[in-house]
Amino acid sequence: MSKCESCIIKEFNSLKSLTRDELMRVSACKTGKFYKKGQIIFEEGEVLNGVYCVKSGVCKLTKLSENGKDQVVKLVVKGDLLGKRSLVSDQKTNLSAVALNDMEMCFIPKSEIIDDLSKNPKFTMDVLREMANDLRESDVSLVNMAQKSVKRRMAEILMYIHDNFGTDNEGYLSIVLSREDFASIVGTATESAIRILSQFKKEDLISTKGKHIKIEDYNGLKWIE
Amino acid sequence: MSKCESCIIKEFNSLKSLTRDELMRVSACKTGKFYKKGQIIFEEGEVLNGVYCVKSGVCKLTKLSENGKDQVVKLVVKGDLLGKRSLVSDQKTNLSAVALNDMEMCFIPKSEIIDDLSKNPKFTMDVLREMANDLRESDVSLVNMAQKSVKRRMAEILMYIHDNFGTDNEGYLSIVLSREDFASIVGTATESAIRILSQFKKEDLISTKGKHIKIEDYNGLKWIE
DNA sequence: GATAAAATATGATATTTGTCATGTTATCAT
DNA sequence: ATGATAACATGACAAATATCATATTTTATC
Repeated sequence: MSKCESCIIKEFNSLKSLTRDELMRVSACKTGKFYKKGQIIFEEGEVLNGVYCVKSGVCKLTKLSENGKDQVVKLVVKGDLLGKRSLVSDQKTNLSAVALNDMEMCFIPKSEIIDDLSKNPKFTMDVLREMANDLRESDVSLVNMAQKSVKRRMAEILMYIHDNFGTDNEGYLSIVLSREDFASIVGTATESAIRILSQFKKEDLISTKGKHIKIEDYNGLKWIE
Repeated sequence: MSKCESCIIKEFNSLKSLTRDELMRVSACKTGKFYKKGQIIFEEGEVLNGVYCVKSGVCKLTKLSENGKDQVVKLVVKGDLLGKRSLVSDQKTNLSAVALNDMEMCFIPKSEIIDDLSKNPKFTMDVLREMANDLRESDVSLVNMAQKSVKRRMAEILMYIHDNFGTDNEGYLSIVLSREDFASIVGTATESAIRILSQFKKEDLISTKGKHIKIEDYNGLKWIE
């Protein structure tokens, strides 16, 4: 396995604030893990004893609602750290993580990194900054969920995926989600998600090829109410 | 003004992890502030240069949605620190804070506390823990907003206020909110909020005296779908 | 205490969204 | 290839919620 020091992924997250020595130590104890599409990385209620660093692929963080439906809270991508909260708390996680693609990750045991939190202020500040950012994003999601229509939210998630994960060479969104996943992100019934995507197709805002979606009229999506 | 060291409020937040010396320094530079009901503490887009420590009263943190409506993101109470994010970022706040009661707060300039973040790991860990907790709560709110009915959310906010802020000696919720505030917490139209509260009243789940609300059947509220 | 303004209340109606039923298409393991 | 299974699609209807109109009550102000 390659060393953390030379891994470009570290530039995307707070690991960049670790010193060379700290990184070497982390590198020595990390475990490479691979997950296939659909595989569960961890589940709500488990106790995590480390953080996952995403090297490639995408996963969803979900939370089970009392009505039995899963709600996607966040999509996690290359460079993100998963399980940051386990560093500061021994509580069970409140979220599940499921791979949406084949994924490559590094697992870093909490015990190896917890010392750095108290000894390397630069690192700590960086973790703090990342959490503050997560919190800000979370506020935005809450307001969207509370104040926008399902159709609007669906348009926004399509644009979000387009902007943040890009497209393949034919212009199809490079993240492929089931209709159920879309429903679970947008917070609606699966049938409603299907209906809305069908409607977008009829209005030539998007086109589809199997599960692959291409945005045909980005501006049109923008103005959906 | 009293000293931070002897202020019981500090036990509720991360200030408790400051050393005696640090607390004395903070105490020396803090400013006491009073806000009247309805007064704006800060507004979305402002740059905060410190944290507020709530000594008494309640305020709402709101975010303006694109549709022009305010959404309440969190209710903030005695012991909470407001503006934690300003400590780790120079960005504008993404939230506004408005007093719901008369409030008493201490304002601590960022410059006086930022050093402690890098020098006192115990303090930093505590701030980290508080943020992790905010994040967890935020996930819960998101799922509630996405998956539960307006009626259910209304029932839950009533119980939440009852459990977290208590009642006066006649049994009325000690936090008094306008119907508009309720609507903005629950994420619905004001008329809908009014209608639902009226319905609760008809079903003898609550009773009201002016703007004051008393929960008459807590268990009934619990089972609202 | 009279008056204006704001908050609360309620009806009528339109729109959005959910649910159940059922059919079609795609996917996967053998 | 071929069933079996899951995913997708769509109609019909019900339920939830928003919107607009208009009273009524409360609160604030002079």
